[in-house]
Amino acid sequence: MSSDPPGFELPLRLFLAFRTIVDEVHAELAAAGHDRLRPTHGFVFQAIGPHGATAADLGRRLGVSKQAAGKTIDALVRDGYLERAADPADARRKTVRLTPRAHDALARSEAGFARARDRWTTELGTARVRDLEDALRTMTTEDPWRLDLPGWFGGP
Amino acid sequence: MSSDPPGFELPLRLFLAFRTIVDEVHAELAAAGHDRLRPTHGFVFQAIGPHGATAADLGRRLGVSKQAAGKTIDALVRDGYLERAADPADARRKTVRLTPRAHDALARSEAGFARARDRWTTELGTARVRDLEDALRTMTTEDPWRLDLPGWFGGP
DNA sequence: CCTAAATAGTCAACGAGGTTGTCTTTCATG
DNA sequence: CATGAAAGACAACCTCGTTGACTATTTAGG
Repeated sequence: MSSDPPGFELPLRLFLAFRTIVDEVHAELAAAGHDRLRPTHGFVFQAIGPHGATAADLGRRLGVSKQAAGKTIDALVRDGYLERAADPADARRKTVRLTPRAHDALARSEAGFARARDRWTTELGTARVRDLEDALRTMTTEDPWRLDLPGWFGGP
Repeated sequence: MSSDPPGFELPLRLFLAFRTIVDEVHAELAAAGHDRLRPTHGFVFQAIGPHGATAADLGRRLGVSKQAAGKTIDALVRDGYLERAADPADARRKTVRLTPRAHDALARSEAGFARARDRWTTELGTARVRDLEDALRTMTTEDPWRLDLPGWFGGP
């Protein structure tokens, strides 16, 4: 059909929408004192989870090398979002856990994302947003917790 | 409503869908010999356009410094996608133009994106895909040609 | 029981892709 | 014609990834 948009409009709009939401949330986070937090850090926090993780775990979950995961952890420890603790059962491991500051950032993120979604339902209506989410779920079969955002744009 | 998904599912799915499409297209490109092409390079080609551009133009369109644009151009000239030519009307300018190799990559990209969209219409139906695109257009008011992808994840 | 292999973490060197600052050349303008 | 703006290039630096090498520790097998 000649009235169909060029094929790249769909991915472009998907990314634009994603970026718009994430930018809004991070502007709110920055205003609340979390100005060193980057979009990827939210994924790091999710990958660490409530029970903590080791650097090697984190690397596997994020799809990066353990060295890269270690560097990211170093930076987030410096900024007060993570703390390392020795594992009493295995002297090689150092478990990383979220600090209260990280939990604060997570709570603010979740609230910000919810507000963004509310704006979508105000603009588009509840049914359309639900249908849009259903459509996206259908087309993204992969495990949403494969959190390998970092470095994705750069390539191999 | 308690049955609403967590707010971050929407942006996550948007990104996952975007990435899935782009990964497919770039896998096809790599198989066709364009294995050094990155997702950002498609935006560079679009920003250069059919009439060519200078490094400073490109930097402005992409939202990066002219030095960064110059480095990107250097790399794409090395890989055979761009060529520089002196501007006869202005000895300062060097106009960059797409080579046939770049046009080949663009044609394959467009075909790949069209195939991806076709898969969406097969899976979801024409009406739902159109409605999804309409919804995304409504929620992304910004100019789609503000192509400042590169470096977005890294932050300032 | 003890050796061999796997795993965790760290250090170092490097590359890609951004940044800012500085400089020269060239054009445009008062 | 002098002066300022713009284009391109060079250098130093930052961030965030990579691979390779190395140590310490745990686990598995003969």
